[in-house]
Amino acid sequence: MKSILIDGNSLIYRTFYAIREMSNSKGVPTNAIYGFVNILVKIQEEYQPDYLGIAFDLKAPTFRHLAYDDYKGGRHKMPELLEEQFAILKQLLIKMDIPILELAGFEADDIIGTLAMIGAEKGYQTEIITGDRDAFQLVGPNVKVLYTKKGISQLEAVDEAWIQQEYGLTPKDLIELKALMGDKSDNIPGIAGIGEKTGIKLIQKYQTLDNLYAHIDDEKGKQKEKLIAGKEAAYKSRMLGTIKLDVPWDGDFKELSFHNIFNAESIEMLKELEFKNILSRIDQTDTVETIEKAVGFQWIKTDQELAELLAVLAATEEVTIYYHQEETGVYLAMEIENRYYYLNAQVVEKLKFFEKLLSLKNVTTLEITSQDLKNLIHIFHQAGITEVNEAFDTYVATYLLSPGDQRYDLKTAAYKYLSRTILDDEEMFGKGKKRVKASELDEQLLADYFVKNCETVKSLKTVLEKELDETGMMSLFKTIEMPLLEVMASMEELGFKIDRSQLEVLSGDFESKLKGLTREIYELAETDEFNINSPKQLGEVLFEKLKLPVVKKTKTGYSTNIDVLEQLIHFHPIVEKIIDYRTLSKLDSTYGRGLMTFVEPKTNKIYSTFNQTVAATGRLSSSAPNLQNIPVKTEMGREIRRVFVPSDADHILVDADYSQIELRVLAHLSGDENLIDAFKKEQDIHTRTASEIFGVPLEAVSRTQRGQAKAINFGLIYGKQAFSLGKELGISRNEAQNYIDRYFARYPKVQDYMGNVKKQAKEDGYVTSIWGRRRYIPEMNSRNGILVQAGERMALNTPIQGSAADIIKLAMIRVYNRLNVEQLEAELILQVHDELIIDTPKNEQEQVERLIKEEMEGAAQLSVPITVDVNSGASWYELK
DNA sequence: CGTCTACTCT
DNA sequence: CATGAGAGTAGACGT
Repeated sequence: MKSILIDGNSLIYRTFYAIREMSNSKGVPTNAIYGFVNILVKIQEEYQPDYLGIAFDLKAPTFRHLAYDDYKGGRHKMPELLEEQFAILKQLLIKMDIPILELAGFEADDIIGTLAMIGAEKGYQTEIITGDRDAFQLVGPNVKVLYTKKGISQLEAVDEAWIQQEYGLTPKDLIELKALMGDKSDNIPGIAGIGEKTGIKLIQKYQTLDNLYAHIDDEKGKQKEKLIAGKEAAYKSRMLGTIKLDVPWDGDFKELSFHNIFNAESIEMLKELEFKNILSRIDQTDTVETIEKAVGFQWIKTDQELAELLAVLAATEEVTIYYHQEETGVYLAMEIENRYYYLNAQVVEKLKFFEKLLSLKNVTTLEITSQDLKNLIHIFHQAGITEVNEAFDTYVATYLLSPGDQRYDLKTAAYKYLSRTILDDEEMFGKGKKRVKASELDEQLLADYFVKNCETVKSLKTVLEKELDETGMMSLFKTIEMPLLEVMASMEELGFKIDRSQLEVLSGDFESKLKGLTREIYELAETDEFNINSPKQLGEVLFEKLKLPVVKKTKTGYSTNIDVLEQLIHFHPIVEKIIDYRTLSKLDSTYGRGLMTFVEPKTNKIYSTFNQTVAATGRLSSSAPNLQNIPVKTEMGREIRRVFVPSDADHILVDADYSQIELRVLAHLSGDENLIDAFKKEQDIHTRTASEIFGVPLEAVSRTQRGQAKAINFGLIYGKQAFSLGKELGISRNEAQNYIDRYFARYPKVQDYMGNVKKQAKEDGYVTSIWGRRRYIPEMNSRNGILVQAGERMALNTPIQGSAADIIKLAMIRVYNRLNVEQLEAELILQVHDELIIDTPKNEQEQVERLIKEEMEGAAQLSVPITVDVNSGASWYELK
């Protein structure tokens, strides 16, 4: 057995002086605690003792003080910065459930000495962590001291051999030595005029004080006089400097049993202290299972048990579900009225759980809480349950509360909001090649896992609800984000019909053109074949072989992006071919061959995934494949849109897009009368802007002027600066600044608004959309000016982009519901930020065109009108 | 398997 | 000092 005893006072002094000042964001000093905790982490990770105890001195006087008034006299008072941390450390140790050893009348040393002796008798190996050399006297066959050397970065292992080498003495000799030489720090006098060197010599010769004075006549001269004069002081010093080995400790080593120091409470406190380093380390060690509350549950295995569960479900309004879907089926843990139930995939299948659920009369009104409800909706839909009451998705709620985070999975959320470390599916089942099926794992383990995670979802909901209320986002969550789940699930399930043969033709066309271009490029380069797709190889050909001027470099070599190539176009005919090659290569790899791999052969449809928890501004994103970036700008790219067709010959695509939604939002947010006026009169906004800043009548605005105004309008939304605006327009930075100044002169409230947003972002640390969607921007208070500027641009753009996202999300819900209410067959199948596409039976076209315009335009009431343009056609290409 | 570069959209 | 917001994907390349 191994035990570790720590001299808490000594260690915290050491860490306090060894680590530079630090504090958390609330100004609480933390350096000493930080160092202390680091050592505890090291103990847990490396030493893994069976017992651990930390001893502290009490303020009350000890037997030494009673014997000697000046004991430890002359010591400075504990610095305030340390005193504050001392108290916090003790609280932390209590939360870590580490025994704090204190005893009135004794010092930490004495407690440690006594415990070390008790341990030694039991045959334990004991290690004492301290920065006080006094403890060396305790060293023995079973006792070592880990001495904090060089601050705290190293622990020197001090054993008998080490002491012999360092002093030429045994550990016990050190007591006698100290009696002679004293200890300045404890104000132990020793004998005046005897220091370390003489002391060591004397002890080597006589071993003990008694022996020394028995042979005092062997000494002579001044030294003898000093020894005789100091006899009383020496014995007193020995008493003071001898660590007691028999303090009255009535405890048991069992109380010192070491266990994981990271539990919900201690982790919470580490978070408050903002020890991110330490928290990330323990996160990775992943040894922690902190759900201490054992969750009892009922394992549903028989028809009878399932019938009972269904009866419970029929009598409730709320249910929390943790689910896991794989090829073999769906595993479920459920919480109903604080009782837990578990069904494995085999039971779900065999007992026909979902079929029975379908016939439950309250199935459509059950308020369901889960992590990732959109996928659960898919599962329900597959089972024929078409109406689902999505009450609370912990995944979306977690995203909403802090949409700039990287991940919102249950593990991350449980850690952040509950200070719990749980297992997630990835850890439970592995990923990639190592993925295993649930049925391959231990049944009991599996059941336990599902129930625990279900309990976590339930607990998480309580915390997230409170947070949503406190941040004013509950209404956004309830009226937009939750109802939207079903709309997105529906879009995912419906998919977008593809004209496969046309896509094949298109892709073949791209590929044959690419072949020709490849040959031409090799000829023009006068080279052997090289990989044109490799920026590295292309750079070598352009800038080394053909010696074209280097325009720009990347971190790793020559830049060959489109800006660079366009500047080189007149230097060599190869450049134009490369631009064409790039364009075609992108079109084929991503949209030709690329899309082909996503076409489901059975239905000839593409099924994209829509993600609600990715974009920090509140937008949706689309992936696998991304249908929100299908080419449109160039004619060749736009051809791709011909393959996106209605679901059958009796259908037509109806498309509706918001006109200038972001600038309208800006007009609303800023309240600028001039900008509002432009929209109220439904003028062409870029022409109007040009008229304002160039001081010409609307009719006299030239194409160039309109183009420049358009660039300014868009630039504004993104916080663009004069430098790049000038670059874009091919004018000087000064001229560009002049345009921006004139813009703000004509739209003064836009300028005010932007100033206010930045100010607010700096003060609050976040910005909000019209519906209260919040985004934290920590960059605003960075010390790095570049980051602050980037933060300002986010602060400017997010309320605009975010409000536009709110509006179209509301519109999606309205359109979806209206189509249902009017019992139309038309279906919403795609959203592209400001655009909705509806697959519509031809006989519903007029009705749908009218309805979609109404619902989109009526989604929000701003201080400017919102207008929607509607188009219909036989392919996405025709919707312009 | 992760990072980099380049390119597509609103 | 860098210089336009928000996304996703393919291919190359290095580990």
